[in-house]
Amino acid sequence: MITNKNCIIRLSRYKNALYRLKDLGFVKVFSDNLADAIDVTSSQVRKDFSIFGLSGNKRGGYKIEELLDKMNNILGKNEVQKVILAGKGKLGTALIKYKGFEKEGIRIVACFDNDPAKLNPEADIPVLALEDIKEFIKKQNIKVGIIAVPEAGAQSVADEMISGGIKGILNFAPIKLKEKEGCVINNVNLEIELENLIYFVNIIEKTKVTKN
Amino acid sequence: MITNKNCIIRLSRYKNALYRLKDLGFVKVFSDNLADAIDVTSSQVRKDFSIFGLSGNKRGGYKIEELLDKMNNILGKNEVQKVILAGKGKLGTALIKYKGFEKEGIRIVACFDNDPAKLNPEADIPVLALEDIKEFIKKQNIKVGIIAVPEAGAQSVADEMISGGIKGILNFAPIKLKEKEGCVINNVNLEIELENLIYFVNIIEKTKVTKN
DNA sequence: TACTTATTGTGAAATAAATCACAAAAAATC
DNA sequence: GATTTTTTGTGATTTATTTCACAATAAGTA
Repeated sequence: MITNKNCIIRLSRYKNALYRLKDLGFVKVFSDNLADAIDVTSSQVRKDFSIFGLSGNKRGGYKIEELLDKMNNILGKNEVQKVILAGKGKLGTALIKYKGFEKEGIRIVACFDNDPAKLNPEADIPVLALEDIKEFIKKQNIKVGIIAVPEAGAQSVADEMISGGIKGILNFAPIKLKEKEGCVINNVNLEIELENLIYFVNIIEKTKVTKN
Repeated sequence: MITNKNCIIRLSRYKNALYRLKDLGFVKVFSDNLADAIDVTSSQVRKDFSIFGLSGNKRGGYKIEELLDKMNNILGKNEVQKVILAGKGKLGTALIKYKGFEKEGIRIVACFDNDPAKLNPEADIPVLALEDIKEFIKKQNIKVGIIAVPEAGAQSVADEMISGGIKGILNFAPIKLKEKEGCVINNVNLEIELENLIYFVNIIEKTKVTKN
């Protein structure tokens, strides 16, 4: 089993690049084209493919269509993924309106908030009471949740999600939620990303040497 | 020089945890408290601290105030960081309204868009024409930019930013921008984060074994 | 069909990151 | 003030990841 997270992230990036190449009319691709496209080495590409059992043709490269099929299979993109969202603040609202998920087969099916003024059970993507989240998860058999609530409520929302049966959480609250057996948590933290950037920018300014 | 990105990200997380501990009234902390707080091992904490030259007191632990000072220094948080934003769509707007940056000393000083209807040079955070971005960067000596434009325009906005003198880019467009000598790029990609999560969720479902 | 060329696929080697384990030292206790 | 306890700091070790390098082989060419 593949446990290397970076490896999976690269897989998504390959897929993305392949879609672009396909749109441009390409039918096959070599490891070094893909390497260029996502800014890694060609042996990295081949090694990754070897790990995932993706094979090509010696001298003939890889068939794009075939790769995409296999990749979507590996990444579980063959059926629409139902996702719930906790928190209808600015970020939550942006996520709901974001069109990019649908083409990836990701559908936000409901949003939860504890501000009664925001509730709207009749909306296209209904906004429901946060206290009902666990029941909803169980009834609809949801596996993936997004947390876009303020820091203070994040851990308790996560606990509630997990106890309802959520197996994967994408967390935007600026706190690193604890991993729990049987649930994966990806933390996305914008302050940290910017802080990280500022660190490397300062280094560049001081030493004129780049990261990596 | 420290080139390990994960290490810098952990530094931000330590800092975050330390602020929370400080708010709770704590004055000193041990490596295993911090380890618990951000879900790593205590030797990882000590090793990181050793790399950054953060030292404590044998048997006495670390003074929170002192750590925070040194960390803010390392991360360049002693002065306000001026940041520009390209793209006033949903995400861009959410970023502008987001209050979390200010307390981290990060200030979005201007936003750029190529839709004339969105321009508003008189706003608190002015919305200016994308074509003026390079000049603005040069005049104001901006070092960090955020890209929140659609995929198609992302690389050209990045090129424009870099030629103006930007040294660090936080990219939200769903494409991995190429790293260039003298400029660091952090890519944040929500589809990829979710896809990654779905991959691990499927593995959990199939095998009942967790990541890591 | 034989020969040349280009590209994959993968063990081996190198590099990077995390963990271990323990000496050193400060605080607490007697 | 001697002894015990606890925690740091770091070199050594282990584990993980990336890169190298080249045999195998399919495609192109004559």
